[in-house]
Amino acid sequence: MARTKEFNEDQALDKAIEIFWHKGYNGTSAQDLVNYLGLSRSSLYDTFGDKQKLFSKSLSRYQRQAQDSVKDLLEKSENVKETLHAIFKQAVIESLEDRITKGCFMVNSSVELAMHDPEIAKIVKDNSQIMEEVFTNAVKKGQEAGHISKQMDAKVLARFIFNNYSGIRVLARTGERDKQVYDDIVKAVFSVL
Amino acid sequence: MARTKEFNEDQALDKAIEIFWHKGYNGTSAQDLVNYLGLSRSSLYDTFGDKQKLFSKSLSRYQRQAQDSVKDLLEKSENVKETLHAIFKQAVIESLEDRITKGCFMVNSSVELAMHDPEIAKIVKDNSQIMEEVFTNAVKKGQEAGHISKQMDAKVLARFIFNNYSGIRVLARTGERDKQVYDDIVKAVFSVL
DNA sequence: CTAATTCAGGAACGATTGTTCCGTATTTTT
DNA sequence: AAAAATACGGAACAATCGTTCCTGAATTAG
Repeated sequence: MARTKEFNEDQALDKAIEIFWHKGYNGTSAQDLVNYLGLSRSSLYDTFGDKQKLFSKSLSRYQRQAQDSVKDLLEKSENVKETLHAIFKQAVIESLEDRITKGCFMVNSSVELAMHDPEIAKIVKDNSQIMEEVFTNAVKKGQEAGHISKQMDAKVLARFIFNNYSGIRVLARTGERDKQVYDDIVKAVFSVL
Repeated sequence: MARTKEFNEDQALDKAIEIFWHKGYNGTSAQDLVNYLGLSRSSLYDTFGDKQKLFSKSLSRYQRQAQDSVKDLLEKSENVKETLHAIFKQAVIESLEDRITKGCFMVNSSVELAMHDPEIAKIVKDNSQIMEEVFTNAVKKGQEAGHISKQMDAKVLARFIFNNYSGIRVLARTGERDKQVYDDIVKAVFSVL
């Protein structure tokens, strides 16, 4: 009955993730979105509602993607400790190679918006909870397989791991480019496991 | 030869720290500043230049205060490990009791501005470097006194400590109010020392 | 007391903000 | 082919942004 969209909604969302990630919510103007997503103001507002809804959708999509990736890796893993190490190494590589350092979209959004926007706060909180679960299950598996020390409770270690992951992403956002700094942190973290 | 200021410049700066800390740079409008600092637009601009300069001054002042406090505690300390523990405990208490959770002004500013504003980036970088030195010296002292394990290099541990400090401040900013989460992280961190 | 100086308050600036609306083009269904 | 429906591009909106400027009051030096 009607004309078809000339753009792919998910592709537009991926673009939105990129620019929000890079510039933050308040730092990204409607004009920025029009320019970067490559679609008109009307299409943008017709499709996504307003800026806040677009941001919220972007963050949710990012969350899903990031979470699935880590979850898959850990659930399929034969040696959880090694897989966790690989995940951290990957975060370090991304932190260093990103010419425009973006940190972690979730961490950035937490800091900028969580306390002012309940909807964002919920996404962040859900993410923390899910990541805690994923890490806790992974650590349990590693402990049972004898790869990870049983000296500490799995949940304690999960929270510890998540905390250092956040810290590393903040470090990336500050523009730190010395690999040794990241490697030192990872080394100390994995001395606990 | 002229009229004296009716406000105290440092007191105004402390007010600026509070509101920038709470709302961020982009989230704080000139009107917010006028309302919260309690002085007129003209006085504000005559005294501090523009918004960016005011922010920069605020962050520098905060940095100096925070740094001096930690530095003093550690240099005067007889048992560095205990003092570090106390510093972390204090961060946890602040994270929980703050009715409006603000996290850490330095961390928030890093995430929001470091990659877009060279002047802020410099303040953040200087802070990181100084904190790394302070923590490194503290750890060395602790190692020599036999309070801290010598298994790892002092600099490695310093970076690790700083990373977890950042992480905890991010956690606070997300609104986490479960003390157990913070305690678990601190427990795991100090198992390394 | 007078002159010089700097203060505070607020009106006003242009620029940019997020958002809406309208006319036109395009596509699908009847 | 006609009609209905939606996407598109861009003009236009009011509101707010950071900033400047003007006015008169207040204070100090001579």
